[in-house]
Amino acid sequence: MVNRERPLRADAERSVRTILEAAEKVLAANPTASLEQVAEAAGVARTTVHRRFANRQALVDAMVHNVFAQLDEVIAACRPETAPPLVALHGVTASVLRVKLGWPFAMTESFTPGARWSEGQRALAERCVALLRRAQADGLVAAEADLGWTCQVYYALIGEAAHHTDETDPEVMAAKVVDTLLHGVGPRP
Amino acid sequence: MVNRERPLRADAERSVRTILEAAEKVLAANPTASLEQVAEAAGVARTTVHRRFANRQALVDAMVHNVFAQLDEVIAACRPETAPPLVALHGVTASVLRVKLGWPFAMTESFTPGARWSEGQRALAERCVALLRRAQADGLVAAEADLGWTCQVYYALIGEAAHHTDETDPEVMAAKVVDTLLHGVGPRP
DNA sequence: TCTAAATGCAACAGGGGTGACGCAGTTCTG
DNA sequence: CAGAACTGCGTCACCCCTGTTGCATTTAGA
Repeated sequence: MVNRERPLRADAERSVRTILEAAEKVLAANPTASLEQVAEAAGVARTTVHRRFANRQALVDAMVHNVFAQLDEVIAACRPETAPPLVALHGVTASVLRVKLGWPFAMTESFTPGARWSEGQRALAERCVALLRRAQADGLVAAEADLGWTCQVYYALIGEAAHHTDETDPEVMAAKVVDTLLHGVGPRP
Repeated sequence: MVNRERPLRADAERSVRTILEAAEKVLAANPTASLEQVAEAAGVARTTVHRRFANRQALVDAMVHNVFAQLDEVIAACRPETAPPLVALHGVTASVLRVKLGWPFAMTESFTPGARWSEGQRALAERCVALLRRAQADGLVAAEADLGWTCQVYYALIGEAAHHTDETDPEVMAAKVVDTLLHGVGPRP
């Protein structure tokens, strides 16, 4: 199946969107759920899923592609190369958190190691490090800090914030993440 | 299968250990690997795996139980209730990292949400918070810090450190984790 | 040494997911 | 409106994993 040469009809395009969103819901709850469960959640026949996505991997690929596209867009909107580093850091964090809250499975999948997404991961990591380097130049990050480690910690904090059930407002979560990233949990001088 | 009433013979006990270690290797690389792959990695017939573990869940249960037992032991050895908080924090972190490096799959499994391991998770979290509270009393952690969030961040940092390929020495990794937890990546006063 | 336990091997039944097919009915779109 | 595209439904074959059984052989341990 899958023929991407001819543009899809409007209703077919709608089906694709519906399936992607249903897959996110179902796979977030159970990553090994069958495509039949996905189809059921989408209110669609199983065969339709197979018509639109050659196999399970193709479906996941589409979800990941979708997430990367969203991240690309919302991050760009924060002007991470020109805005003041601290402002950009807060903005990017809140935006990424919003994406993560809406697409937890696809987001997790996007960042699992493996050669499949390495290009997308690398591109994102580069933008992240670039922003951190600007923050470093501004004195927000210690000059001797390892930006690779810093980036890892940043990702991890975003992941934890998304699992923090106490808070639902992305802005507040972002503030906590950035604060913890920069100052840790120790006493303030 | 599975008969835990009668004590196992020495060679059977050895088989169990071999299977557990093989399962760790195989499942760490591919969490959905078949029991046949596990058996092959253990140099054992598939039926032997089924003889020792009633089903896949029982095998994972044994791995998780093993990890919790190890954690309990190595943490207790650090005297987290009596040793100076900073010393205990370093010791516990290094010890837990050692366990995590040896049993990455079982460790991840032990901390995945779900009612199955909640008691073990809760018990561990309590010990963690207790240690953090002592650190708080010593002024290592800010008085206004949210210990729940702090504990989450601590877990996440340990997880990231274990994935940090640059470093292999648990002591050095622990130092980095504790330092980042307490002070973040910002400049030092 | 002798018995009970453990293992390997082959084979079996069962279940579930996957992918494909044709066909009839519906929906878009030029 | 007419043809093309899309969907639902039933059905099919296939494959892989799971769990179990019986039997011959090896091994541990009293």
